[in-house]
Amino acid sequence: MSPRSSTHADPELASALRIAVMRLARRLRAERVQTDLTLTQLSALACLERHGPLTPGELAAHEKVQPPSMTRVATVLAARGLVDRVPHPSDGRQVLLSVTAAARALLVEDRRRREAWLVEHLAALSADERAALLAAAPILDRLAGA
Amino acid sequence: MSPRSSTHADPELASALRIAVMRLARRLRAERVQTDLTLTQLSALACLERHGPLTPGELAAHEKVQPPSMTRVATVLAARGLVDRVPHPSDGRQVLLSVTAAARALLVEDRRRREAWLVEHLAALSADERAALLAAAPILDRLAGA
DNA sequence: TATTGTTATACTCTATAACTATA
DNA sequence: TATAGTTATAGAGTATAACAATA
Repeated sequence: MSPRSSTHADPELASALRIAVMRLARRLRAERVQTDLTLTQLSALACLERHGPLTPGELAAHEKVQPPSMTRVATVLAARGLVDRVPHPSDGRQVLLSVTAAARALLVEDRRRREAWLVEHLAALSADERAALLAAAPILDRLAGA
Repeated sequence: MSPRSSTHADPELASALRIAVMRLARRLRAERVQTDLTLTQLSALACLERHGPLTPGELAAHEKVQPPSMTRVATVLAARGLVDRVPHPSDGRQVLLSVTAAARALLVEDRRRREAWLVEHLAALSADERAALLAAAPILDRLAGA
């Protein structure tokens, strides 16, 4: 590589990286667990698990949907025993949503399936290639958090 | 790293990589061009551009939707001057859909915006970090194509 | 008769507006 | 009066079933 390639390569790196990341994400998304939950519902569950109990309003804000939409999602999830709704301890207007044990199991299974595909295909790479991905992963994650 | 890490690390690498790729993809997706086209419509256009002229049935199969759904998408895109519908040369039942120049310009702009964000944030990385991503990109792409 | 595409119709998801209950 | 949540209603998007045209 030429010395100036580090500045020079940025647009090309961006292009190559964007395409590769989007393609791989699409492939991984396709491996979702076979359940009749929608992506919206799965995403809401994952958000609740990640952040702990939230009010419907907070969850709607996290998931970038309007409160009435989240009401509907929460109703479905509650009916299937995947979320609990408990009254807020100090404010009678509010409700707290939290994931049930069944939901945790479902999320674990969802992740396991997606990773199973990836583990299988990582095994086909060389040790050097895996090392390259291992080095890249935290940088990708940092980019995503920016 | 220990000598056995290359086998040992696979589940952990898979987990770290999956999370990073999905997060970054979500972030990149959020940078979509401000147009009132839906993701379905944009995706159909991109598919047509990538593969060249296709019949509605072929396009529906590529995009994993049913033919009537694609009819609807194609109708909207045709009304906006983003796709052309021409009769199939040899089979009168079929139609060929293709992107117009306006659609190509729109897709170029869409990609440019997504890359703009990435270029900006890549510039904040060190040269070593960019080199690590440059090495990883083709491997990620190969994984996605598997 | 089989196939391609479209039209008819229904269901899901999400949104805005109106309503209820609590602060 | 302001706020949290829900209910009422409407607009996309996609699906299945039925139809029209061509092979």
